[in-house]
Amino acid sequence: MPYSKKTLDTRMNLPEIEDRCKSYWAENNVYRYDNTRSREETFVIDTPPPTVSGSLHIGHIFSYTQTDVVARYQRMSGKTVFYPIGWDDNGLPTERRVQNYFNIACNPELPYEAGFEPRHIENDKTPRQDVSRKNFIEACEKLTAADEAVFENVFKNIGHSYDWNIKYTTISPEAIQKSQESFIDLYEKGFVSLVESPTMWDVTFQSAVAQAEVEDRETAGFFHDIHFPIEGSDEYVTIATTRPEFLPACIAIVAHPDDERYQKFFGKKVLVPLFDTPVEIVPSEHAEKDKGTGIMMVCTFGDAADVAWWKQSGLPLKQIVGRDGRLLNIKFGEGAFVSKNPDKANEMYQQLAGLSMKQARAKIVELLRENGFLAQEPRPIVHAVKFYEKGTLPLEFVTSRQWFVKLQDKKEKLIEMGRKIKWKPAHMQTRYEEWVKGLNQDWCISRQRFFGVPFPVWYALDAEGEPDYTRPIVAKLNALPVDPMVDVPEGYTEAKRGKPNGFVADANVMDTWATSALTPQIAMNAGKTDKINLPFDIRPQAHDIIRTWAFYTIAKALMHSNTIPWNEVLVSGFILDPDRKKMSKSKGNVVTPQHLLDTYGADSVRYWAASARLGVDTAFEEQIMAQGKKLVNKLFNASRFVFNIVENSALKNEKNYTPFITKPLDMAWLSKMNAMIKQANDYFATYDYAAALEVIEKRFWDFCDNDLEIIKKRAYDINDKSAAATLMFCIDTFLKLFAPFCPFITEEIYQCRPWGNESAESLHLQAFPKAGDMSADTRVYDNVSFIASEIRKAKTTANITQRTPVKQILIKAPEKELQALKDVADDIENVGGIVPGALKFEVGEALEVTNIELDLSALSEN
RNA sequence: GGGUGUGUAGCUCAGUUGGUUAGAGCACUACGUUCACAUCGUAGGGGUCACAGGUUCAAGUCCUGUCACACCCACCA
Repeated sequence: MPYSKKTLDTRMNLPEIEDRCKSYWAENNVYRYDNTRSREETFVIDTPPPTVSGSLHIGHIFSYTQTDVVARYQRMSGKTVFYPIGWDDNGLPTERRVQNYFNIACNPELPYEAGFEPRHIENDKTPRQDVSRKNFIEACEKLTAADEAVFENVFKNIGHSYDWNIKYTTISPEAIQKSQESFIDLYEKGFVSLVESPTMWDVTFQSAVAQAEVEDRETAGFFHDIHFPIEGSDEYVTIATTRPEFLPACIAIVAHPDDERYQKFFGKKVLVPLFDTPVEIVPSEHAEKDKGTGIMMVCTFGDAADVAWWKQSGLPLKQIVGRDGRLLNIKFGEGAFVSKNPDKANEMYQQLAGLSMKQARAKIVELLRENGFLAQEPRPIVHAVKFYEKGTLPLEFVTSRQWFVKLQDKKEKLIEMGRKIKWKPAHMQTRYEEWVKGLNQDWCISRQRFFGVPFPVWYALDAEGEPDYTRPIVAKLNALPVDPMVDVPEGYTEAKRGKPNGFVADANVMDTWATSALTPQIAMNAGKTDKINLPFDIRPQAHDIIRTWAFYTIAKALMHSNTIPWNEVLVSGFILDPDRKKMSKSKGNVVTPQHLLDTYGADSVRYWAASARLGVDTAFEEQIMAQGKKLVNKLFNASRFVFNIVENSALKNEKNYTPFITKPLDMAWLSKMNAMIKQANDYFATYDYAAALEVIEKRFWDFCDNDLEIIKKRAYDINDKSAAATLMFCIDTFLKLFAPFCPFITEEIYQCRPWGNESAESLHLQAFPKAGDMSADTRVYDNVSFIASEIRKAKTTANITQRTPVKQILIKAPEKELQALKDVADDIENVGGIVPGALKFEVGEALEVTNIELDLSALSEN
């Protein structure tokens, strides 16, 4: 399909141009990856799949466009580009959006309701409607499909050159399969295991909660100062705590090793008030001398620090909080709940069992007061407490069975892999390395959620109907993808589901990163290629997810195939608010990407994105898009001007114009271009597209402001083939140089050029200009530019129009440069408006323009 | 508290390995512009390169310290 336009309009109509380009590129598959070419001839990108949970942010446009510029450069430099696009649509963000959008909530207990149509509900004052798991998943699929169509449209409007045939979503059957394969591989290698472990738990929603959904809230509470008697002595220590209801779960008392007040107690035991549990006083850096009373209790689990401490202590777990947020009915004298006086302890605890945490706290304070353990009445404080962002009650730590990937034993390897990868900017590698060094937890990949990749796992039930968690039944590779809630493990029938001696599904889904960490593998699968393997060439991403996306992808590549996932990571910066804070959602929504595209045009928005360097956070500056629009306009007008000249030139039908560039000034001009082309390529080689744009743009404005003025009159002479050929070369070259940045306007102009325009090929498949071996002396060019600027300056200083003729002028120059200037006297006369015979030359020490006399009478005649 | 950056003109940012008089765009001022382009052109004003020391013939650039800001992490008895 040829381009639908052959000549430029007199006025530029950007929306029309963009529409023409979009359909032309799509019809001709311009950006299609060619899977017949070798890996060496392919540039492979691991595109970040944006989270589909609402609208695209201008930050997306910013960083994704930077990658597109790189991709377009590589394509024009002769490579086929493997440039996939994906949507990250599984996981919590999607569930949350669906809950709010349709005002529904998933209740796995409910049966499926066929024909249920979720509807968008504007205000969510009404209570949420509970729907079955399957209905909920269908609602997720419905909304993500709609959101993805919107995203796709914006990305096409901005001219990103993805191969839309290589499109994937992280909830697709193919992605689920890859993700489950990954799980099974890690399971078979012994890297993943089922561990009973405390996790943050929302008692209202009855679900584990991910770190990302947690927020701190300043909450009013009380400090309780409690006497803990030392076993076998009259002494006691006073402990300040905000959570006295955790006394029954106390496992240790800690103080700082250097704290002289408590050193004498280390190794001794206290008896926990009310429950008479002997608990050791141990030194620990975890305690701080000047906080509270300097000595604290560790319980399972009052907060995250308790969890960390418990894990390294090896002490038994005392779980007292149930999943409903009420105190469990435990018995002292049994298991971990040791007591010197079990009967008394049980009498006390009986008054607490079944109460909510808040009720239990009030009750235990009462008991402590009655029994004389309160050192003083509770003191009110305000402190930060962790909440689930949608929850109303504080998060509790509840132990549950979760799948963990062992990473802590692979730190060295992970660091080594990080060093094999080139990070741009380089300091991002330090960030990665510091993160790996500080790693103190394994990776919990299971979530008690619904819209995600299910674990391909079932558990056998014993005669009592209790699951055997020690020997999970893992799906066979050839059966993937599986949904264990629907599919049946080998050797069982559906009738045995949930029955004694039958089986039960693992109801968890995977953390979304467990799937995103496989984007290279998922993309390769979507691209149906056997030419590509890890490592890819580049991974573009932002710096906030080095510790997640980059890290997990490196970890998975290491565990699966002992390789790095990509050779280089290109880290983009953030768009900041004018107050230099990370741009907030409210701001981002006011300035939507589509609004900017409509206001400035895609090329101008791209210009803005490409002006920023990698890894540098930039304040949002709309002015730069206006600047981009000027450039686009200038490209259009300068091209139109040159096309007019060429139309009237004897060169019009010459396909190869370069041999006609013969005049010294034109040769020098070309040499200037050549130097710039070399610079631009050098910058691109290190992904410094912004610096490349800068040198190209600078030369282009010089071309318009000076060069065109110098050559103007001469170019109107149809016999001056050198002038016309030079202009053809320059326009042709600039279009290709600007093509990665401004693909729309350059394509339109290129397709409408009056020479060599028979083929229907896109500009974006032409060769990016490479520096030739041209090395003409550019001094004559510089000298003429200088003379032109001196004459302009003289006229400006005299406050008269640039059209004023010069009736006398003397140019002095060193002897060896003088002849070259005499050779181009016509050009000098043309650009300066010098009347015939007025231009004089003289040998001088340096180039100098003197004795300028302007013909003011010419002006007054008007 | 740990880590990583940033601090250059009114604003947004360049400034490569130290090397003339520190740059660009926008904004501002003046002048100009029928002949590709007012989405234009020419010229101009504007900087103690956060601060303090140091190395050097020479520091925006290298070293040390201080301050301010941002991001990530940890802490919050």
